[in-house]
Amino acid sequence: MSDLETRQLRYFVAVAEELHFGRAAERLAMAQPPLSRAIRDLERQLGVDLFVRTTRQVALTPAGETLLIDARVALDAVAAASQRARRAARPEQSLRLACKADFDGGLLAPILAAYDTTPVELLLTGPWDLVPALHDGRADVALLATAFDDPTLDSEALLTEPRMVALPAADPLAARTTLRLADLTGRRLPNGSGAETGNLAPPPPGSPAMRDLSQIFNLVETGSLLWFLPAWVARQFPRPHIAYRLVEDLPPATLAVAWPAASRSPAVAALVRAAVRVAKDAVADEPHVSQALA
Amino acid sequence: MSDLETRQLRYFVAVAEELHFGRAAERLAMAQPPLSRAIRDLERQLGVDLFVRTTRQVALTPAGETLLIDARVALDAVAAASQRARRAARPEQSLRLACKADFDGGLLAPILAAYDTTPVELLLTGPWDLVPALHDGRADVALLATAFDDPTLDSEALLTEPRMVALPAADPLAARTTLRLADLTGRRLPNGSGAETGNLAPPPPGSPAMRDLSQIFNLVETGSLLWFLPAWVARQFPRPHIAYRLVEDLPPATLAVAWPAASRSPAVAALVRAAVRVAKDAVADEPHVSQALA
DNA sequence: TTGATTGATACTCTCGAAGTATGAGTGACC
DNA sequence: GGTCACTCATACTTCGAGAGTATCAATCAA
Repeated sequence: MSDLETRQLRYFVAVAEELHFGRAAERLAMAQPPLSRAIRDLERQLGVDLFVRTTRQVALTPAGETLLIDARVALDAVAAASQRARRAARPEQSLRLACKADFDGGLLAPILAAYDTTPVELLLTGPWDLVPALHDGRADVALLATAFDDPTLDSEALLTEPRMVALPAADPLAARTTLRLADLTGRRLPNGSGAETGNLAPPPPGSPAMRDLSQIFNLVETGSLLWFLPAWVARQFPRPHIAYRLVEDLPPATLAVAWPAASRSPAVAALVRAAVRVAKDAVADEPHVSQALA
Repeated sequence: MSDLETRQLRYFVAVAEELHFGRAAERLAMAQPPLSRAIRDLERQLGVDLFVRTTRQVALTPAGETLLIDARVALDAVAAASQRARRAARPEQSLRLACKADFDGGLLAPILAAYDTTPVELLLTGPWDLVPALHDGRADVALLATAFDDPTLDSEALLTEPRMVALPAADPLAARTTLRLADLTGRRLPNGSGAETGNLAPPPPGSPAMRDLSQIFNLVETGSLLWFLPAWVARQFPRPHIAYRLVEDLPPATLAVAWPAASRSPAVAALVRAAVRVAKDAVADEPHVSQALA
C-alpha cells in the first residue's frame, strides 16, 4: 500500500531488462541476494507477481510488462525533476538543444543564428538518445528525424526529403540516377534493412560504434558498406569518391524539432519558430531538393 | 549526483505546499527535525536552494517552484506505475471510469449500456480529483466538465450547453426567463463567483462538504444559496420548488470524456466512441437544449 | 550421476533515517 | 525595550532497512 521508491523501480527495470538477477545486480553494482530480496519485497508490496522464475530462467509476467513501461516513464520523470530543478537555479538560462551530429541538414547554424534570445547549449548524442534526453530533462528541445509517436512530445516538421544511398563513385550502380532496394540485395547494409527512418533503437551492444559520418564515408568509399541517409545530409556532405543516389522505395525522411508537450518555456517556443522560419527559407532557396511541411 | 528517491520528493512537496516545516512534518506523520534535515540534504544533493527560510517564514525559490511542478508529475507517474501494475495482474480487466456524481448529464447510463466490451468500474469523486485520478492511474477515463489544458490528456467533447442558476421557485428573479450575473449581486454564491466551469481546484479546507446535489437543492429551496450548474444537470433534476434560469453572461460548459494521451487501451477507445455516439443521439433527441461539438 | 549455473535463504553488519531534547533567531505585544 | 511565542536548525541517540557473505536448492547438460 505504501509508496514505491525509485530505488525499487531502478532495481526492477534492471532485472526486467537483463532478465537475469546476476547480471542485473552487476549492472547495479550490488550483490545478487539483496537484489532478489528487493524484487521479492516489491512483488509483496504490489501484491503482484512481476517475474516468473525458474532457477534457470527469468521471464516477465503481464503485470511485469506493464510495470516496465510505466517504471521507465516514472524514472524519467524523477530524473527530469532533478535536472530541471538544478537548471532553474542557474541564472543564465541556456536552452539545451539535442541533436545528432551531422544530421541537422545544415540548418543548425542558421537556426542558432536566427535565435539569439538565450544562449543555446548543444547536446550531441546518438539518435536513439534524443527522445530519452527530452524525457529526462537533459534537453529542452531536439532536432531529429521523425519516426516517433509519442504523445508527451510535440513536434514541428522542418524538411521532408527522400532517402538516398551512399555508394562508391566507381560502383556500377552509380551510373543509374535512381535505385530501388532490390538493386542492393547482397550488399552489406547498415543495421537491418536501413528502411527505418529514425534509428531510435540503441545500437546492438557489441556493434562497432560508428561515431561520425567521416568513418562511415571511409567505409563507403572502400566499398565495404552502403549507407542510407536523408537527402538533406547528402546535400551537406558532397564527397568526390562518393555518389548519392535516390532510393525510390524508401519512405521519405522528415527532419523535425520536438519538445516536451508539457513545456511552457517561451525560449523553446522561440527556437521552434526560428527553426521553422529557417527551414522555410532553406526550402525556398533550394526548391528542387526540399519540400516543406507547414 | 545520485538519483532522487520518491521519499525525498514527497517530503519536498509537503513542505512546498505547507510552506511550514512543522505542519508538513505533521502531515507526513513524522517529527520536524528529520524533515528539516531531509530537505537540507535534498538541497545539498541537487546543489540548489529550494527554500528561502527565515526562522519565521518559508518561501520557495524559483528552483523550488519548478521542482514542485515536476515533483508532482513524477510522484503521479510513480503512483500510476504501481496502480497499473497491480491492475494488470487482475484477469478481469475492468475499465475504471471516473466521474463526478450527478454531473454526467444523464449520459452515464446509456454510455454504459452502449459499451459492453468490458466491465466498467465507477470511481465517483469530487470534480477536482478527476484529472489527478487519470494521472496517477486510479482511473482509465473520466467524464468531466472541461476547463483544463493538459497536454498529457486527450479529450473528446460530448455536450456544450449554457450554464444556469438554480433559484427558489418563489424567488422574484424566477419570473424572468434569463438572467445576468449582475442580477445576482448580493446573493450568497458558491465558491467565488461560480464563473469557473470545471471546479478543478480542491475545496477550501474548512468549507462545508457539499457532497451531493440533494444537499445543495435543499439549500437552494430554502433560499440560502444560489447554485450554478450546466444545463444538462438542470435538465436531469427537475424539482418542484426550484427554478432553473439561464445565465446569459456565463460561458457555456462542455462535458467531455478525457483519458491519458499515452493510453493505448482499446477498451478506453471503445468507451470514448460509445460516449460520443450516445451524446450525439442525446443531442438529436433534444435539439432545442443541446448543441453538439464533433 | 555429476558439475555448472542461477536464484533463494540465513545470518550478520552497517549506515542512514527517524526520534528527543535543545538551541537560536525573529517578530509581536505590553 | 524586554519578554514571550513561534519556528527552524543542531546535537545526540536509536533502530531498522538494505547490503554483504556464505550457502543451499533446483534445473539442465553432458
